[in-house]
Amino acid sequence: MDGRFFERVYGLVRQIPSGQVATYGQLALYLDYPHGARTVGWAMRGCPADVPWHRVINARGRISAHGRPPDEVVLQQALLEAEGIVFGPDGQIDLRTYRWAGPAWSME
DNA sequence: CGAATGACCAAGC
DNA sequence: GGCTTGGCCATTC
Repeated sequence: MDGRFFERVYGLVRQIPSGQVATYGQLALYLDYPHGARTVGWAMRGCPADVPWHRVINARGRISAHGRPPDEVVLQQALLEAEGIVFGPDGQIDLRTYRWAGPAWSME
């Protein structure tokens, strides 16, 4: 795959520090794609082993379990919990607290 | 080039 | 509060 954007997405995801998470739409914005959230999510479909894909969640602070084996979803949650992220009763994360601020050039 | 897909997002019911 | 619809973008067939 010669996915150019994919690699950019992967590179950005790799920059996500431990204990923090980012949404697809957020990553898309950082990549200069305000509406390319789907493309980001699609890029994750190839989830390379060197990419902390578990730190990427949807805008609702929940793990994306769209037609995927529950094992992967459970694993993702376990990895996030291992990084200090606490899930709510509905398996939801408090984005206000764990939301990645983005790269250095991106400020709030 | 046209149609289909995909781990999304926001709005509507 | 959960399901459905439309839209957006890039990649693949």
